[in-house]
Amino acid sequence: MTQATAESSPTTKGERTRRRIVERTAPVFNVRGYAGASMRDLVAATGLEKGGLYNHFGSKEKLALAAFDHSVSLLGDRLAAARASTDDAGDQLVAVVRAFAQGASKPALPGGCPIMNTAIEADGTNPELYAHARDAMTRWHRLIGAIIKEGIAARQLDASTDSYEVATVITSALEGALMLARLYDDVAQMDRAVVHLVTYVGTLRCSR
Amino acid sequence: MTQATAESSPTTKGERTRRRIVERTAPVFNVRGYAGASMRDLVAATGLEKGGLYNHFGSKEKLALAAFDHSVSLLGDRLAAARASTDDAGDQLVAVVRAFAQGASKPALPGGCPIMNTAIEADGTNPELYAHARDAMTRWHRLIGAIIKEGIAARQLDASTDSYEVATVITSALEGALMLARLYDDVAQMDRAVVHLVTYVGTLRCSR
Amino acid sequence: MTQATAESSPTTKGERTRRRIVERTAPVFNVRGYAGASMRDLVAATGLEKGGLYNHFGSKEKLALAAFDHSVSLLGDRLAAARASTDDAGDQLVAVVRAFAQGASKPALPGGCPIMNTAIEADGTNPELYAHARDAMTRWHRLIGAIIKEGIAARQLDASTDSYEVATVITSALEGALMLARLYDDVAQMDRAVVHLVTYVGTLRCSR
Amino acid sequence: MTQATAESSPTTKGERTRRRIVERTAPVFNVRGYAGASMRDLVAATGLEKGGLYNHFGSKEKLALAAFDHSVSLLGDRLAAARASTDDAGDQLVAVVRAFAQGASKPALPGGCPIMNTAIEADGTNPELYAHARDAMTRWHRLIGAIIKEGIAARQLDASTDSYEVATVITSALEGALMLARLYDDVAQMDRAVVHLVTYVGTLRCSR
DNA sequence: ACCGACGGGACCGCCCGTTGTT
DNA sequence: AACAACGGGCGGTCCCGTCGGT
Repeated sequence: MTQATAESSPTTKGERTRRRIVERTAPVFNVRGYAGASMRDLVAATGLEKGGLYNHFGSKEKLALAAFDHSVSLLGDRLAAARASTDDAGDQLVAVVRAFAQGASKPALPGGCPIMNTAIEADGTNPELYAHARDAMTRWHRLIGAIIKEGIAARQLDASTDSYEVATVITSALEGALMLARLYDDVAQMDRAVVHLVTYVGTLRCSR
Repeated sequence: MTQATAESSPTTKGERTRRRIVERTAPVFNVRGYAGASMRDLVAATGLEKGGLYNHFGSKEKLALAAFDHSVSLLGDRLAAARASTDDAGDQLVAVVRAFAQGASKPALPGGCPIMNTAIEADGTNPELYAHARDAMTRWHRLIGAIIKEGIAARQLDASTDSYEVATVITSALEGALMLARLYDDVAQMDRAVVHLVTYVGTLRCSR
Repeated sequence: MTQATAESSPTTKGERTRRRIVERTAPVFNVRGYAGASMRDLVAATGLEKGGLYNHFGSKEKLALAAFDHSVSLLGDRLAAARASTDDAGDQLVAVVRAFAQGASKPALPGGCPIMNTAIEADGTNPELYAHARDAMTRWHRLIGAIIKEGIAARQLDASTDSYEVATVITSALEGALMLARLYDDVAQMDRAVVHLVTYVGTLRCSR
Repeated sequence: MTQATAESSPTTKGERTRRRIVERTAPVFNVRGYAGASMRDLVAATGLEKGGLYNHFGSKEKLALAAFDHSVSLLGDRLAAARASTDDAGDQLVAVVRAFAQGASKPALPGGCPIMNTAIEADGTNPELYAHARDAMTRWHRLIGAIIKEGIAARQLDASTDSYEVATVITSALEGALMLARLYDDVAQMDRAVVHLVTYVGTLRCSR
């Protein structure tokens, strides 16, 4: 969620090309899937030829992993920024929920949530990619856990709040709702989930 | 959700073979995805040769559609049976939630929920399959809507209950939670979602 | 040219079915070629199923031969009728030329001349069919030879007329012109050839 | 007929391979037909693997078109050279006739005339190839037309000579005769047609 | 006699990855 | 370091012919 925020510094020529490849292929992978994206698609998206891609990444698999991590970092940045927008833990949870929900109407990346897409596609077929998806989801759960821990310490959230439960409820509802919103091409599916989650977060606040 | 419950009667030889093909290929499609399942896989699963499959279904696409509908009917039967187990609308909702949640520990079909799998994979790449997924989800939403409508009429549920909201909340949370439970290979992810939804359903009951 | 004119008599049920199959498949073979016509096409053209076709003809090859002979007999009937329309040998040649030329505007069979089609397609790939085409062409050459022989005897044609040359000139020009007329979808190509051949036949007449 | 005479210059490796593919596959296509030639045949003829062919020509269809154009250019070169052998228009026509007729005994390409073969096979089944055949025939007709036009201007041919008629008569007789010569494996069929056409050309000369 | 399920094989297209070339 | 040629191989489709069933 936070690891790849600072991709910068030395910027050799090779490094810049590598960055460009990742940025251009990430949406292709996210839309077509990591098996459905053909080398031809990736070549078309990057402008480079196949040899160029293989020079930077040794295999389609490694490129897919890099592209996935990049996609996830986009999402992570969004969520981290949302959290930073306020000091109250409850408000932070709401902000994170809303930040993710924004993906239904203004996607940071075409094709939906890369974590869910990968969790579904790679399940049982691509252990390495699946592990990356798991790690990405874990970082998200930890973000929520951190908010709750600090919120309890600051007496903003009820001391009995179970951070595991909250993480599960929020992430499952949001991922499911994003799928529904895309399936019906209807943001209302996401809006209802957000309303529900905001109410739910309200029940966790201390000063109730 | 309910359409395909009564597949029976004439049972010619071809009809029986066709049924067998669908039953045997449905899990393959659900695990490997509708693109990831190769004709070779399907041949291995059915025992027939490629020519045989081709005679019953003119293309892999048509077979995939039939297999998807079959998979969904398995799920639909489970949910319908859960609803039939009680008369109280709130209890019916809880039973439906629990029936779906059972898919995390005792799957009716390997590979997770076929609707979600298809909604994710077919999004943007296979309109026809995507439409089937949409229809299947709509039948599920209608099942919930019917329970709520009758529940309101029977004064079991609060008259202000918004069936669209309930359908979105229940299906999104369950689909998301199933994904999490599979991602972490941990039923607890599903259990937490169920606890949450049972509480949520409680808030809808009339006699509150 | 004359062999298959009298396909009639006993007319058992099987015989009638067989006749129907040949009549319905002949155009398909002539248009698509004897390799390009698939069993599916033939099934569609006849209304029977594959088993039915294989009951009457042991193989696609044998059916193709029967269909070819039928197509050729249609052409042969046309030419024989043209010859019968007059007693003068020169007029008979002209009539035969015009009868064949009619195939450019009012084909007895879709797809052009079956002899030429088969001579081109089967050349080097299907010796049996090729032999049938050769036989059919030979019958046509013999028809011309017979006309010339009788014409010389009746002092209608110059005694020095070389029937081999005439047969070659007439059949080659007509087959080539039919190909051109079809290639350009323009009957004028055939008309010019006919004009030329009529003039040519004029040079053979005795009373010049 | 004349377009492809100067294929030369840059000659990259790919260009040379491409040229080799065309030269090696052209006879295969001409003998087996454009549908009857399988990728396996083409692979065997070229020495490359399927992937290699696919990289140079995106499909069998495109390769067939290139091979056809190459085959036609061989024929066109032969005819153009024949024309260049003399200045008199009548002699040019005779030379062109003899050059084509040579194809019966000393074929530039196995399998007969590619234009006729394609005109027959592609008729009604392959519009693009059919169009190429039409274009090739048109170039041949134009060659004859040009000879006649210049012959009239030079008072070598009768001013009333109809170039359309001459083109039709010559090409139809030659194509038909080539088919006959192959069908009977007998050059005499072609020789008779040539004799006839030489006489015919004689009737067009001015100083008669 | 006719149908239709079925086998196995061949078709063309396209895949990913490597290897030589510039 | 980028390209383009190339190799095998697997993808789904469709083929023809047979054989069991009605």
